Amino acid sequence: MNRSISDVIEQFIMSSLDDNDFIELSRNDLAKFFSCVPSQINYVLNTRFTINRGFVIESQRGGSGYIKLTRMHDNDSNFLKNSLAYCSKPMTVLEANQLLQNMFEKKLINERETNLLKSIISAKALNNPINIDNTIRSNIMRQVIIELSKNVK
Amino acid sequence: MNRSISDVIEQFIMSSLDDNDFIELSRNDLAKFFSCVPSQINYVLNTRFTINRGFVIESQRGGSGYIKLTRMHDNDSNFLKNSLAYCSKPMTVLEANQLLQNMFEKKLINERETNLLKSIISAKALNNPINIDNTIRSNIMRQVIIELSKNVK
DNA sequence: CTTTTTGACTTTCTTTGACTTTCAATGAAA
DNA sequence: TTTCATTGAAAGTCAAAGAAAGTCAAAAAG
Repeated sequence: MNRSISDVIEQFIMSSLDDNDFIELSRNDLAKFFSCVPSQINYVLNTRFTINRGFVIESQRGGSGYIKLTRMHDNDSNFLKNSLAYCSKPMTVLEANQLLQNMFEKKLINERETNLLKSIISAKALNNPINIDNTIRSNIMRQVIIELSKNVK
Repeated sequence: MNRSISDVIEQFIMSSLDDNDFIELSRNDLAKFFSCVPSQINYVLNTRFTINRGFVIESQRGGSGYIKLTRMHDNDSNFLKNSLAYCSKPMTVLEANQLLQNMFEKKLINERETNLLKSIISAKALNNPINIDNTIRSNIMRQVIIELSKNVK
């Protein structure tokens, strides 16, 4: 049931994602195609293709800019979605380490990556003049999850 | 992905550097070849082949002028040592990105890791309520380098 | 009241071109 | 033969124009 133009655009984008794990959109072309203002595309993207629904958006402005939309796959998408929620509050080193360990066991990251990330989110690393606090830590973890989501297939 | 003419030119130059440690370009010829204005070559050089990414540009004007582009490489531990020093002050997103790009080109990190780390140190990531400031950023980068150093002899 | 639509304004990146600087080669003058 | 000014062929600079995408809030619709 397509009530609004936003719904129609959502449908269109959704079906473009049927065949591919990601697509590249031109905001202006899309807007022209649907006879709407460009910012309507942002609206659709922001309200329908959210990270919580398993989508990741990347874009570039300027000449030959683009919007790249990636869909996460289900198993991992769920896990990542939950992890993302888990990262919505400040996290201790311990919590973050456990989450990373979890990711490792689910083979979302390999050993080297696990070490790298643990090292990053560890507060008390050698000689570091400034600690990473729990808020920043969950911030970083969220970022990691979002990035990993792009690769999940 | 080659979206703009700048990207195409970057690609072209990059692959010319695959076999050689340096190349000599003719700005005008290149521009003619890609049907663009000569200063576009400068643009590509200035935005993509920066010192931070490990390139050195020398040139000569006038009759029989040229542009010589050299890719630096010192050994990995040296590079990491210098990078560590480079990370002693607060870093902008741009600086950190360039350093990561450099690490990638030196094969110290792979593409996936590069993206992961870029994503972590990027301030403006989607929905992030809190920015990572330049001090934290250099802190993180230092940590990354320290971790990588463990794998390098 | 909530969701959608619209548009003015902003930011970012790329492309273009007019103008400037530098250098090697040339050739005339000493 | 040496010197030096001229000239044309590069490359450099910088700012304006162009081409996207992003933001935000007001207006409209439901």
